[in-house]
Amino acid sequence: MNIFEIYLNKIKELVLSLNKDNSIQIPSNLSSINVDVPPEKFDCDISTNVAMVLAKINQTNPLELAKTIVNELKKNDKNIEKIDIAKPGFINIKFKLNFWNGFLKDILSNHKNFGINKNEDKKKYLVEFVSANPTGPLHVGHCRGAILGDVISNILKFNEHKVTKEYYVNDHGNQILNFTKSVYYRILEITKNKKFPKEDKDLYPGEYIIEIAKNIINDNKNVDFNNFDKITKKLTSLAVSESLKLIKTNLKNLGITHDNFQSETEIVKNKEVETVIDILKKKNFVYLGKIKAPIDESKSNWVEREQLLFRSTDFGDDKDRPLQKSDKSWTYFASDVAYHYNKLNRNFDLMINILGADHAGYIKRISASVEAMSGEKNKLNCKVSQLVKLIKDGKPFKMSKRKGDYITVEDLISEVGKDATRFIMLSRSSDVELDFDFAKVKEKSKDNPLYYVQYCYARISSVFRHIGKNVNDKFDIKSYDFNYSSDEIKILQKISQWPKCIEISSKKLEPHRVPVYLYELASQFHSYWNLGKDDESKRFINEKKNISDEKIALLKAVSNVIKQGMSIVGVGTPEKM
RNA sequence: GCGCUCUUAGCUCAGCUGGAUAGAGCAUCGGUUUUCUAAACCGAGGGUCGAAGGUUCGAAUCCUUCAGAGCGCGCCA
Repeated sequence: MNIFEIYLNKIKELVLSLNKDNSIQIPSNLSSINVDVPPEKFDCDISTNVAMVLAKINQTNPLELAKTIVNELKKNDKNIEKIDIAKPGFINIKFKLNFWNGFLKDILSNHKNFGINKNEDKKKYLVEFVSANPTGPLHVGHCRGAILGDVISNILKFNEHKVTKEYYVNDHGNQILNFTKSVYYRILEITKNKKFPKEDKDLYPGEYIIEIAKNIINDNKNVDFNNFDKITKKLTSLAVSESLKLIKTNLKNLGITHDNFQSETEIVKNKEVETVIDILKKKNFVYLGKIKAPIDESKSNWVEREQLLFRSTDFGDDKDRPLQKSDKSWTYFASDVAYHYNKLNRNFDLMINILGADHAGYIKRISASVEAMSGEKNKLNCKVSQLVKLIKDGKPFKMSKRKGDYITVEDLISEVGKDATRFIMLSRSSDVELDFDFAKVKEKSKDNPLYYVQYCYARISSVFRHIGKNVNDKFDIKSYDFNYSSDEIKILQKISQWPKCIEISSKKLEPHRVPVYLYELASQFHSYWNLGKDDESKRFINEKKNISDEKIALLKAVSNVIKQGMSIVGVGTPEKM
């Protein structure tokens, strides 16, 4: 039950009928009318800007127009206790107690559906995220995007969209070749006692390569690993699959599972790159040409050469992008275009890519390619997750692959835990850099938003424990005729905003709104809880060790939303802390 | 040089696709525990929303210019 949506529709209908009577003029588009959460200082539950939006076209003062609308609204709405017109022209509505009782009854009897935006068009989504090179375990840098993609998927699923979560495996190209070589040298090190060529900067020096090498040796006792050229293919596939094992374990420990792993090699092998380039050629989006060097001193050795280019400038990119390297092999971009063609052929309504900040410059060209292939502008939506600034011992921590001092997902999970990692990584808009302070994330106090929200749930659980029940038990509430105080109504107001939070998070693909909302709800609950210290009527369990239906309903409503929200975030709700 | 993102309280950030006197947390200062979990609560101080223009009844939010920070700009993916 989304009360904002209900009243928005009500007001739009009203405006349309007033227009039919020729009482007022309306614009062709009513989309700027909204029903919103009023600032706290006003004694009301919802507010609308309708009078201000319509004032101009009616050549009247918003306050005058508001009077007309208010009179009409009052006529046939039994829920309204009070309706005010506030200065520039807002209409503020306060509901009767009866309305809130009805609201509670509705959301408790349907608690699984509360928050879901049933009216949103149901779509088929593909969310591609993580897609880290399969050259080793995930590190902290991958975490934020991984969690972002996972929770965006959760929100979309919650809103009843179909979601496929996909990982694009870049198991093709030079980095993979270097990775395979590294594994090869480690194998020789183990079997032939040959020294690993540390001086070769292209190789991966990490310790985990040794583990991968050991596993490969153990599982392939009959294979002769002595000639690299002969076994490159075989070894690549073994090494990549070992890598993926590590990555999948990392993801699992973060609470993430993908539905599909799409291999780049498969796409190249199936000649999908050639196919897609042919298609683009026919549409005249591909040509042989030269691109200008970037103006940058470090690129002074630039050699201009003719290569196969994609006309991404037709779609607003700053330069056309190369599809082929000088050795005629495909660029990463070329196979990625093929991959997106592959995605398009699977008929998703919308494709979402989660990229790291360092790949933001890539968005224009890949979006361009999708537009060129599909003819649709908004088929692909790329979300960028900004950098995470790690802070250890109060100081910024810089990771360096060369030195090998980088923090893996495994380190992170074992030090701060999955839940804290997820909640904190998600608590800021993905557009801004995030400070991740190990000490703070580990802290078990109100300074840690995760525990603050979980504590709210634990407090509610403890009330139920005291009456010999469990927070998840079903309660049969006979009649919803409660006399809630204004403090309690405040909590109900916040709860009524939950579907709106989901709606916006889903529309804008901004999952950080969920933890922010949960924090606010928890905060209101904690305030209310503490009122019980001074005022016994505000306590859940009375002096006779009983609890009223009134309080049960309120507690159930709060705990349901917290639980739902936390499961979207992908963290637990312990009943005891 | 060009492109993308960011700039809100001392610090870290929210601010609902233009609305009301811009909100939290941390830090600082002061208070709350014989009572359902103090991992909590209450109160106080703290602001030229980077700067300047523009659009609008109305701008932190949209547009332009400028400044600062980060990321990126063919044979890495």
